[in-house]
Amino acid sequence: MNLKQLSLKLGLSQTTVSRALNNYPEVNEHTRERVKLAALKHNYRPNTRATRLATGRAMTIGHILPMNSTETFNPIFGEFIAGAVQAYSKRGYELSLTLANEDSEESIYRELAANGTVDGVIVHSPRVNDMRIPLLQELNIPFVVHGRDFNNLSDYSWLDMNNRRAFYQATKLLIDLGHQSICLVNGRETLNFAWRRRLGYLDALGDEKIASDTALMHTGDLTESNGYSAATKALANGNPPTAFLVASYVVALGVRRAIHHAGLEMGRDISVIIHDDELSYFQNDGDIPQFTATRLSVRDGGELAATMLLDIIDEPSNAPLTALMEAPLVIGASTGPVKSGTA
Amino acid sequence: MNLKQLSLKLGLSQTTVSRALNNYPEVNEHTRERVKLAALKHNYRPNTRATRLATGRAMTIGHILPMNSTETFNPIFGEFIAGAVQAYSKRGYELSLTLANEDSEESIYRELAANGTVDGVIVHSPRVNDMRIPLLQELNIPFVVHGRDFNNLSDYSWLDMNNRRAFYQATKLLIDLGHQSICLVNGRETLNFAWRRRLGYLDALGDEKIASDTALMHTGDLTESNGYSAATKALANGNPPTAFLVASYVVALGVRRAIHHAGLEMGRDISVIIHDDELSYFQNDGDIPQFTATRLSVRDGGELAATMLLDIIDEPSNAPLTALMEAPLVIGASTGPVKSGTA
DNA sequence: GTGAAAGCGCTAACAA
DNA sequence: TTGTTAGCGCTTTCAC
Repeated sequence: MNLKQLSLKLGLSQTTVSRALNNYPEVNEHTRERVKLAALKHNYRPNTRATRLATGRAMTIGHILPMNSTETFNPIFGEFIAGAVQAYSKRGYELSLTLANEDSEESIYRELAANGTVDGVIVHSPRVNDMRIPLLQELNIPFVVHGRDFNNLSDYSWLDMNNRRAFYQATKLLIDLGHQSICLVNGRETLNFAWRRRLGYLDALGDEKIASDTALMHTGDLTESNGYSAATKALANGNPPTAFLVASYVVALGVRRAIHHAGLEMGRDISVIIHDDELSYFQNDGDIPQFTATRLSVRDGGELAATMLLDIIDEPSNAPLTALMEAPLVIGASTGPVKSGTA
Repeated sequence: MNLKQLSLKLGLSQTTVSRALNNYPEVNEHTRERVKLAALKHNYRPNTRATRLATGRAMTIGHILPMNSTETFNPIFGEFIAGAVQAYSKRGYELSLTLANEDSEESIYRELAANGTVDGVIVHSPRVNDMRIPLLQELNIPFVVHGRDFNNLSDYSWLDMNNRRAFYQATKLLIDLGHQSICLVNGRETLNFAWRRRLGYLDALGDEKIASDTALMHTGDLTESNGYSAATKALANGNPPTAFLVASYVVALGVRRAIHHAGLEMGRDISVIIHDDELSYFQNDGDIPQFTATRLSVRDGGELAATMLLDIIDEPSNAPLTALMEAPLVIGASTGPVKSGTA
């Protein structure tokens, strides 16, 4: 059943039926009732392809994931996208997913701009001096960046975790608990987020006039074995740490193994805080009460970023919009259930 | 630049230009050359919204992920979808992603069928007696199931890992190495894939006339702590295992911890095989040479399932199509680099 | 081998 | 408040 057939059945013009269904104010309320009832009864659904052509809007947001074919899918993307999809479906939008390596990236964006398959895009995993930002500005496609390019000083919309503050708070908490020697086990610091995390760690040490010690700062891929070797090295050091601040749950498993190996006991001899984007994925079963765990809610970020983008599309004058997400703290202890609080 | 403008510029009709660009045979080769050159020069891109309306095809495949809003995003979905997207973009299709809980599911599918936003769908995570299969059959939407509903005897298209065979092979390998007491640490066996894995394990034991021992079969959520407790329990048993067959890398980390705790050494006193859909995610850095690891390539599955679906859409008479993916074996040892082989 | 013209199913300016 | 009419930008018959 299409609009024409429905209007014929009702003895009204397509226009009136369309207006009634789309809640245009000028329609007689009685007519509107009648139309909506008939639409329901005949299970009428507007053809989205036609609507899109007629309105000139794709009602679709593009997510282009930077990824070469050998790389694995980062669950962070999944969480973020899950949040975004929720926002889209609430407003009648769809999400279109594309993969792009650095070579194909530019042509993909140009293609999107030219053929109008999307009304806007989310930029994932910004790099340093990311060319996508000026490109999208040039193409005049509405966009929101998930993360930031700190080298780009132009006005653009972004949403980011406050990684610096999160690690500042976590470090501060450990210092307040009496720790003076805190080992940071961080991700690759060539990536923006990891670098910001180290800054937060250093900020807190600086505030408390605690000298930083390069032997207590480790950086590397987020794997269990890296956690193990970093913690082993740190514990063998002349100035062994009394606490660890770890950037990922998987890494923390390695840290835990090293602590074990050294004959120490977590929670008694040594404190560990994990600060992890991905924590939610592993946290299902109260698996980590022995750790003090902090979770950066990526899904909420995705939902917010999507909402920002739709707002920009509806009201371009609103741009640029920015959002800095604070990390909620979830405190756990080895003796009891996980409790909630704020540092 | 649209078709009309381009054709005007060329002094040809829209029809001819369209035909030239779409490789219709009746066009003069010289004309075609001229048209294609001009299209390139003026950066002409057909408006997808218009093409879709005119052809009646959405050029889009829907992936509807069953997920309530509290659940976390399963990285398996990510890998699978990454593979699917590659297949789609090769054939000019897009992927549209939706989340659905069990309540909203039916209406979402009915909506898709009625408004024509997708040409087909992939069904993820089939449940026992999954209503989506008969529903899609009724709605006449082309679809491929990722997994199987063993309770549904109708003809439908699916792609699945051969979980039974994979675990059969892995168990067989351990038996060939001389193990007689093999502990299975499995996922929740109410899920189809885990249940099939146990069957494979039991098949192999049966083939070799080894009695199964319920004390050596553990089932539960795929977490580190479950791995730890399962392995601890197994090792404390009267008939302790000499080998573990573990259904996930994260679980295996817990198993490793338990082995350590028991004063044993992996690779010397005890063997461990991991059989994991998600292994690729953790495997980046050769993290697991001490394990013998097997990887089920989910991404390849996604690509194949997508290709199957597009083939069905192009040639409906081909359906139903089915594919059983075999798990390639990747063998590692504690002393050397990871090697490839087949059991 | 090329073109004219009629759609695809909707929205939106303009009239009434 | 409702209807008439003209698109949106493409594909596809049908005629030449």
